[in-house]
Amino acid sequence: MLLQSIPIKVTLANLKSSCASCALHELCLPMGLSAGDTERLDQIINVRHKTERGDYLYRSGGIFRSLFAIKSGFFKTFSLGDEGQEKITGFYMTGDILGMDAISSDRHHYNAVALEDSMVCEIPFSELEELAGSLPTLAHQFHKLMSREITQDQQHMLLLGKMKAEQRLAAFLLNLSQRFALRGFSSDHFHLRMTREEIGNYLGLTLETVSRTFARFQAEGILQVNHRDVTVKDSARLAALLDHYEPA
Amino acid sequence: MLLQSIPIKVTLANLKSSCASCALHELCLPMGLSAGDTERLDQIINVRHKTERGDYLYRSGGIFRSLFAIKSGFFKTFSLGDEGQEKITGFYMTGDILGMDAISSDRHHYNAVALEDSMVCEIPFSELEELAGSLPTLAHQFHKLMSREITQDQQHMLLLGKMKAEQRLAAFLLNLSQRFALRGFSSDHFHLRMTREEIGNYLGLTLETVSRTFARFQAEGILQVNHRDVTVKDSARLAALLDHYEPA
DNA sequence: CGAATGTTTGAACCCTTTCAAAGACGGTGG
DNA sequence: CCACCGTCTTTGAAAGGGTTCAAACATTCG
Repeated sequence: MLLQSIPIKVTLANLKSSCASCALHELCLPMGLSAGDTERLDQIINVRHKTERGDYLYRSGGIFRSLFAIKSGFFKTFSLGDEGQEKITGFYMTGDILGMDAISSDRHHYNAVALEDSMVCEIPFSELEELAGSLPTLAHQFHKLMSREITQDQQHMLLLGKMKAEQRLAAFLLNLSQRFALRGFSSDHFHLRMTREEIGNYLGLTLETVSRTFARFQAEGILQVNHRDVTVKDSARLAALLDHYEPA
Repeated sequence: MLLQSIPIKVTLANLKSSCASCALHELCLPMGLSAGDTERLDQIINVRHKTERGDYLYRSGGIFRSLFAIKSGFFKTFSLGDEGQEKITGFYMTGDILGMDAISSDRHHYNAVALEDSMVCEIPFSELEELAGSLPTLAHQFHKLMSREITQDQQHMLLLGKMKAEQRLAAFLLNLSQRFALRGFSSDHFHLRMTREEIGNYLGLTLETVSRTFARFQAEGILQVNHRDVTVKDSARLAALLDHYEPA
């Protein structure tokens, strides 16, 4: 497991707008920073946005100035082909950082849109780099977050390049489950924020195949599916579908 | 076998393998650094390895200490399933940096093996971070390189998730072609360092499909294929296969 | 030269896609 | 509050692109 933190429950009490009091402390950029250093980070995060479902955080081709940390909510990132076809590159939730692909060229290569009402912290990148220059712990944590994005993208390549539909959906659900658990939510009962089409798009399948695979999992007693509410009834069997894809 | 670290002092005698005189200056980590700063970077890159075809640079699960910059040669990175099935995550050539996925957990998640005799510069990561703390240009260039890896991985997801066999091979060949061109080699005639099986593995296809698609491209006059020597005879038509996948 | 590795080509099969139509849900406005 | 409409989902049947299995051929290297 990449993060070794104890699951954190997000409550109203700690939704105050500073890194120091943020529940995501241990998932996000401030991880490992002292109180004083967290305060310094706080000072460059001068904007905290409320975004509504459907709002764009950034668009492909737009100038890159800031990274965005998700304080609460759910996003998808995607590219658009020249005829409007969407290709989803990732789903991001509480504590995740968006926009790291844009550093290389000062422009965003993808779009990011909220799938539900969300709160995000805008982190001006040049100021982050400057601060990281004097806070080695911050620099290291930032490198770890970028590195984790690389690892996750490469794992997704494995999924797209080698797995059958059942395994793709199983891997997707287990991944979501683990990420929810890490954030203090139930790992075996959760609500999907995306449509079947978006799931299929992300997994390299059609929406029909996703729908049929959900139906099969339900028939086999692995899942209980009610529209977008999923209950994992037999996580062992779900995980067993991924045998042979575990790292050796 | 693991390569052993033997510090080498930078002297006039081996100046030819210093960053300052390296042809990859503009592709690699030193990009944008002053002569003096490049010298400082040079001093932490105390090992330059000669690796032979088949040598491992690192293995999945191994402790992460260093990044590796390819001075010359060609590598593949891959994961191994629990029954030995390989999944190739990338091909890397001159000027590319290997090992960035390992920063997040201090362990390598993938394997890296040379597909031809190569030369690599080993960059102790903790020293790189330390130096980057006092050289903002170096830090920024490093961030750009990590970011580029993310962008490229996500583009590969698009390929694996949406494209047909012909488009995958076309995208693969065009990508190789552009990378060779950037390094001063011919963009329309080059030698493949990998087998059909490795290409297929990387593209999410079987070796048979790769072979058949090469044959079709040749029959259509798009390519001239001789074993592993490829000549692009109609790059416009090759690129046209990727219409609709251009960023909007 | 012989064995191992890599490549080509053919034919049958299968998983997923594509096309189609009906059903369920949720939001909006009357 | 309910009817309506757009969006999303389910399910069926047919078609297709790629895989799988198989065999022959080429190439490389000890």
